[in-house]
Amino acid sequence: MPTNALGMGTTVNAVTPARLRNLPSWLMTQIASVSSRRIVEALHNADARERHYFILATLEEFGSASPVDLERTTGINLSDIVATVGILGRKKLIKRTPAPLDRRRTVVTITPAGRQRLRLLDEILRRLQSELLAPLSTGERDQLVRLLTKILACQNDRS
Amino acid sequence: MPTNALGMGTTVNAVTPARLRNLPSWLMTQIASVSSRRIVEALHNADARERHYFILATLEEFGSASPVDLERTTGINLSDIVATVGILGRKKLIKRTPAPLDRRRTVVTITPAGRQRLRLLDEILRRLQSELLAPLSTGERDQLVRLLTKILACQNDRS
DNA sequence: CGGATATCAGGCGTACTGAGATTG
DNA sequence: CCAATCTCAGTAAGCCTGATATCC
Repeated sequence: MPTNALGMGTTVNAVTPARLRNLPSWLMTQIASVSSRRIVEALHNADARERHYFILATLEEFGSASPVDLERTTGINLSDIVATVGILGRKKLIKRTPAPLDRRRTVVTITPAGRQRLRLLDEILRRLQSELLAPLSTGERDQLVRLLTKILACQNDRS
Repeated sequence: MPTNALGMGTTVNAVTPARLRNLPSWLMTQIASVSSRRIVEALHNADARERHYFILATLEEFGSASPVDLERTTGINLSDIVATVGILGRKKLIKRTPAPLDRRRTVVTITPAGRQRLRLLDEILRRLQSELLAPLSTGERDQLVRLLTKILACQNDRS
C-alpha cells in the first residue's frame, strides 16, 4: 500500500483511540490496507502485481497505447510504467512496436497470452471482492459503491 | 504512499477501466490514497506525521504506556515507535521515565505541550474530514461510517 | 538460563525525481 | 533551439528484520 494515511500498522488486535475509530479516512485506510495485503499476496501467488493487472486491463479496454498514454490513463509514474511494460514484455503478455508516425513513441499492445492472463487475474480479484464485502447485504454493497463513487468524483474535481 | 492495492497513481484526470471503476477495494484505495496525501501534507506543514498523532492520541486516551504497550495498541512496529517517541521527546511533547517496578520498561507520558499539540492536530484532521465528506449528506456520512465499520470488524475477526 | 524490553542499524519494495538520449 | 518521448539511475520515506544490551 502506497502511502498510508492514519492507517499504519494494520490495527488488527489493537485498541484504537476513539478519535480514529470514527474517522472516515482512517476507516477507509484501514480497510484499504487490509484488502491491499490480500490482493498483493494473491497476485504474488499468481506471479503478478497490481500494476500488471492495471496495465493489462487498460490495454484491453482502451486498446494499444504508448507508455506516456499509459501514464496518463493509469496515473502510474512513467518510470514505473516503463519498468512494468518491460516485465510484461519479457512474459510475452504485451508487445512493443515502434510507432510508424512518431518514432519517439512506442506502441504497447496486449497479446492473446496477455488477455488470457488478464482473465485469470480478473477471477482472483472477483473472489477477493466477495470476501471483502461478505458482511454486507446486496443493497448495502450497492449503497457503499454509490457513496464511494460520489466521494471520489468530488475528489477528482479538485486538483 | 504505503502499499497501495489497486490504488496506485491517484487516477485524478485519468480514464479508469470499467473493471476497476466499480471495484469496491479500488474505490476505497483511491479515496484512501487521495485523502492520505492531503493528511500527510497538512501534517507536514504542522511539522508532524501521522504516527505522531497516533501516538499522542493513544497516550492521552489510554494514559502513559511503554513502547511495547504502544506497539500493541497502535500496531506500529516497535522500532518505529522508538524512533517516533525519540522525536516527540526532543520536542518535549512526551517525556520518558524509567518504570519503577520493572527497570526494563520506559514509561512514556504525554506532556501539557503534547496535549496542546494534539488538539492542534485534531483540528487539522477534523477539517480534512469535512472536506473529504463534503459531497455527502449527514445521513449518508453516518451510513458510510456504519458500512465501513461493519467491514472492518469482519476483517479483524480473521487473522 | 530463558524471556521480555528498548534501542539502533540496515534491508527491501514502492513512489517519485532527475539526467540522458532520441526524435519531432 | 525547444518540446516531447522513452529509458535508466538514484533519492526518499515507510515497513519490516535482525543484532545488541539490559533487566526480570
